[in-house]
Amino acid sequence: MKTEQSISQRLHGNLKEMIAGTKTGDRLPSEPELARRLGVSRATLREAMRTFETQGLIHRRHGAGTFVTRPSQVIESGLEVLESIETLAKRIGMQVSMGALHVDHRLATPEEANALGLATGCKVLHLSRVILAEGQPAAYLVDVVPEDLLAQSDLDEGFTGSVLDLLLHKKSLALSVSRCDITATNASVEVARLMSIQRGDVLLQFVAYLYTPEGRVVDYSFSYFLPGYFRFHVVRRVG
Amino acid sequence: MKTEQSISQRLHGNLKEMIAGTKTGDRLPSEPELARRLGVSRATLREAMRTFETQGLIHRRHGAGTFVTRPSQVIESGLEVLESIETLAKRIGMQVSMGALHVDHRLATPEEANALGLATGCKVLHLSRVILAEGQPAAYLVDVVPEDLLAQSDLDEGFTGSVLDLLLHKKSLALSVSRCDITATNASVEVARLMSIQRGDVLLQFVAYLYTPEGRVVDYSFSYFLPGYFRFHVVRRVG
DNA sequence: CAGTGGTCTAGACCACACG
DNA sequence: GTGTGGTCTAGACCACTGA
Repeated sequence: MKTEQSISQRLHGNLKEMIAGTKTGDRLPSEPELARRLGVSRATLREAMRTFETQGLIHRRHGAGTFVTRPSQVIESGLEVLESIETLAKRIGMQVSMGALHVDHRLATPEEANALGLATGCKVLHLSRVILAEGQPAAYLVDVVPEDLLAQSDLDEGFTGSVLDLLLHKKSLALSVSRCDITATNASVEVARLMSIQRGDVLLQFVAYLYTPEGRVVDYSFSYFLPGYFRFHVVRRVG
Repeated sequence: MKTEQSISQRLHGNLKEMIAGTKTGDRLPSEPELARRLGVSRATLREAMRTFETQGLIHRRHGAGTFVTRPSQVIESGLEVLESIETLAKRIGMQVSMGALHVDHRLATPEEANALGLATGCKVLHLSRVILAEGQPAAYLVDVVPEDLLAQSDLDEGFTGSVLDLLLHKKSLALSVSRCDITATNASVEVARLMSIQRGDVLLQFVAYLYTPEGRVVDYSFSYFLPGYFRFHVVRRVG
């Protein structure tokens, strides 16, 4: 046997077993206790736990503990068609809810103004909210919309979490396509806090521009997805 | 002023300035020196450096130092059409080369056999290689192909890094589409070493199945992209 | 060989949750 | 208050590079 492994690799395996052997929803031992039991320092333990958090297998709650979560279903979607997460979830019969909605009227930043084709200083509506899948934070969505397109009254009439669905219901507005840039990123301090994950955790990120048939951008959005809860795919034709 | 910031946030800013003020290709001070100068511990410094490595702004070389790299051009591509990175790079006039090619004949794992629609125990060809953009590792690609489709002679006749281009040149083989799953992941120990990035660094990951018109899978591939070097996008029509 | 980044440790202190 | 996870430190040791 030449199974030399680094401490972190062995630890990864040990943790995987331990998580597998814990019932969904149960709490793991505390970090100092777990570190002692597995014979590693707390720093090393926490580093190893990151990947499991990314996969949605554990969920840490500051002050409360680390819990085993095990997403029972992934949200799967093709990227050819733009659909709201709510519509998508409903279609596949998955439980999704909205948490921590923040609505804000403010002046567009130069970047936002540029993206939306507005003059600097125009007012925009900022909408940010966390999407909970089976009660766990799974995505964080931010939409920036020109203020003249979406009034407060539109939101009061029942906002369920999807700006897209709201815009689709406005009969006066036609939508055509969305251009979506896809990348991977580390969770910033802010996003990490809102999704209650660790700063630096890996997230799939979409930056999207929603167009009218005339070519006007009516929604500029950032979406952050915890990889374990989603599976996005695209069919590519051979060039 | 109520600009309270955590140490890590302040550090992030300091580092950003320092990198911006360093010429491309130059070496940064050593980690102990940098940590002392910025008034933080080495662990905190290294954590803060991760994001810059992800963005392709710095490049660490074990035993040699940390260098400022600054990718002069990103590789941008739509996902509707499948193109090899080499073809893509050539089209936009970017310098791309191949490093660390590994070719291996082996028995298909159960997972690979399943993906390729083979019986367990069939032989497959494993091809893995690193893609260098401007001399820096930017992507790591792994292709698994049934052995009857790609002989050693095909490779000897000049393999430039793209399995897709190789398959396209086989007149006996027709290709139709590729199904591509997109996710974000942490660099494993192996991938991190090959791309000379840190274990745990964030990568964009594609898992793809290449089909013939008859529906046979002829290539099962994993691709890992360092976010700073690539920009992938897709146009989504409104449902 | 000296100097660099890669890994790991032990421990401190803080912020938050829950009874 | 007690116990949890979140952050940060100082330092050790190893593996690698390059003169």
